Amino acid sequence: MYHEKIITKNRINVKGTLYSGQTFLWNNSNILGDYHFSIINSTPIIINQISEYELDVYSDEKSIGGLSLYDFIHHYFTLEINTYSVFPESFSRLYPDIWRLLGNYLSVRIMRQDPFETMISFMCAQGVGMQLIRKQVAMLVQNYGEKRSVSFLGREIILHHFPSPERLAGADLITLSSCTNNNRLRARNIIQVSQGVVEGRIDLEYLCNRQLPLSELRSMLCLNDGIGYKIADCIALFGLGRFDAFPIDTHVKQYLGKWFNSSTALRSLSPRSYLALDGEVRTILNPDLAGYAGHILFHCWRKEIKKLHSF
DNA sequence: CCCCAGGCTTTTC
DNA sequence: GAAAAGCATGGG
Repeated sequence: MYHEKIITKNRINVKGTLYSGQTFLWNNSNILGDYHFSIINSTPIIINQISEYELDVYSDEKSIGGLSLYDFIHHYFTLEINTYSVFPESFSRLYPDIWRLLGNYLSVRIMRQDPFETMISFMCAQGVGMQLIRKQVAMLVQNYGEKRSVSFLGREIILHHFPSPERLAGADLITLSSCTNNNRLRARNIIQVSQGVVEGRIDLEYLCNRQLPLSELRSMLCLNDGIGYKIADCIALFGLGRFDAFPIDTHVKQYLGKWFNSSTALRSLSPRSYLALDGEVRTILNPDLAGYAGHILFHCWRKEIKKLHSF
């Protein structure tokens, strides 16, 4: 198996990243000792973090998506981004207490994940806890994803591709519901969206267009049942590389109120207050990287303040 | 039986 | 238009 050592000048916390509730792990990736197995861009990849600045990466393929394995991983984990510079220069001066807390979380990264996988995964994330989200995605993957075995260190590891749009588009509603917490409405929405992708009504490649204004991108995603502002922003941030997208959920709403003294955050979250908060955030954070910064704040809030240890 | 969990949709004012 | 209520499910 092909091996590449990735060295980065910026701190990286792959374990934190993998455990941080992203679809990389939701996608039923296996862990064997320190080795993380997953399928990225249809390619089985094994990652082992050996220091704050070093990753060991294994793959059968020397190149992925037209990039060398090294460049692909570098891009996938956004290693070109110095997470210190994600926050405005004035941030440490204006919010010294938060900045101190953030120290351990500046190595958490957003990954450039597959748009379809991100879309379906986050559609499973409304009104349920992290554990249930993971369970749903894992079941989708196991029941509808193509099986793939990898041999590594003398063992056979069974992985699954994320289900294709075609497979989910043709799924039976009741059967699929068993993967969506028995929520038939959610199952229906997932089937509809998958059909949209298959039929080209939802053009993920077009949505990747960087020129598309965020508001327009969000509107287009929200045309689909089961996708509102929050899920749309998650798809943009995690699946379309739009680091300006700032998803606001219950946790984000909480820290905006407590840490940044936003009175809007004390109101109940409605489409109206969502957009108001979105505007406020862009005066606090760098608008172009608001979502990236928000993701770091999110994990810091959950672990340091809420003391949540569930991923 | 209560509340909450990385919200969305429909009804009502 | 915008706020309020309804929705749907499992777990603590």
